[in-house]
Formats: sequence, structure tokens, C-alpha cells
Amino acid sequence: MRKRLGRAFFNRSVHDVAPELIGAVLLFNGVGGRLVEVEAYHQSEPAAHSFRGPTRRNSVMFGPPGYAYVYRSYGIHWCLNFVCEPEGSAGAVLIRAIEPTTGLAAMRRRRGTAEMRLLCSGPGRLCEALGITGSHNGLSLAAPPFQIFAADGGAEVVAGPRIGITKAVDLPWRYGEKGSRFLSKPFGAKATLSA
DNA sequence: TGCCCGATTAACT
DNA sequence: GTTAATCGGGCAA
Repeated sequence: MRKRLGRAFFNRSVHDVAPELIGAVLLFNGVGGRLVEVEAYHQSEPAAHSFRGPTRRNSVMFGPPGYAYVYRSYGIHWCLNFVCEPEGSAGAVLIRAIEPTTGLAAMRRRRGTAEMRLLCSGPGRLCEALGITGSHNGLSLAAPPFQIFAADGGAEVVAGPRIGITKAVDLPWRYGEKGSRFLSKPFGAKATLSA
């Protein structure tokens, strides 16, 4: 049986947490699958929402680890983050893609497609498929509707540059499962291997 | 207040 | 390849 992840897991550096999340299982109201792509963000670098200090939108990032930070992207989509680091460090891991395994019918209905690749491959798609919205901002990751289980160690993790940002573009803080068909974008040939 | 831009996606040409 | 949808934050005035 997989180990349930709680606050202790998230109360560490985003650089430790993010690669360990690849292969972990995320369920929201019993719907979800295996995490295959995430990105790390930290207050110290300008691509992070927390870089310029607390605002109403990002306040959850400045709270304790183990909580969900959900924000609206481009005025349209929702994006899910796991708050990490000791409280006040304002780090978070953006959940970018999952391999759908559980609750396929609900995901297909919400996304309006049966195409597996299009259900959860991208941060906005994933939130729509799982039914996550801004109303879930600030919820604990250790209690329903969230259930998060540790990776079983089978995933081979690669790292590369983050996607869709214009600042700190060279930091290789995107992590994914090597060769997964459910990535939002493939990793380049020069992607490095990670623990 | 007004203007520009963004951790995106789908539907165009 | 380009563009529209649409809203909160940051910054200038």
C-alpha cells in the first residue's frame, strides 16, 4: 500500500519535494492519477508569484506547507500548486500533468473529450478534469477532498527548464517522468537525469 | 485610474 | 505559424 503524504513531506525544500512527486498519486474527490510533470517555484526567483511579497492572491504560499494554492491563469484557467518549504519561505510546486487512472468518466465529462492525452496534460486541463477551482484555494492536502500517495519508486525522473515563463528561464526546475505520453510537452534531449 | 503582461488553451490560417 | 478569451498584479501617472 502506498504511503499517504502529509505535512511532513511538504515541509522541505521544493527542490527535494518536486522530483519526489513524480510517480505519486493525486486524487481529488476520488478522481485523478499519477503525477508525471511538476515545476518548482521559490520566493527567491522572479518567476515565482511570491517573489514580490504577499498579496491576496498568493497569501496561501506564505502560510504553512501542505496546502493547495490555486490561482487563475490568463483570466481563464485554474492552476494547482502544493505549498512547500517551512512556513514563510513561500515555495510551491506547480502540478502540470497527470496520467489519468481513476474516475475517467468524470474527467471525460468535465473536459468534453474522451482523448486520454487531452484530459490532464497541462495545468489548466488537469484542474478542469479534476474539478478544481479557486474555491479550493487554501485547502489542506492531507485531508479530503485531497488524497496524495507517495511514488512507488518506479518512475525515472528527468529535469529541464520550466514552461511558459519569461523570467529565470534557465533554472532547470521542471521535473517529469521520462518518456511519459502524458507530459504537457516532451523534455528535450539535453534534459538531465534527477533523483 | 489606465495600461501592459502573464506558471494557458483551443481554434484558427 | 497566429490569435482570442479574460482577470489579477505591478507600475506609471
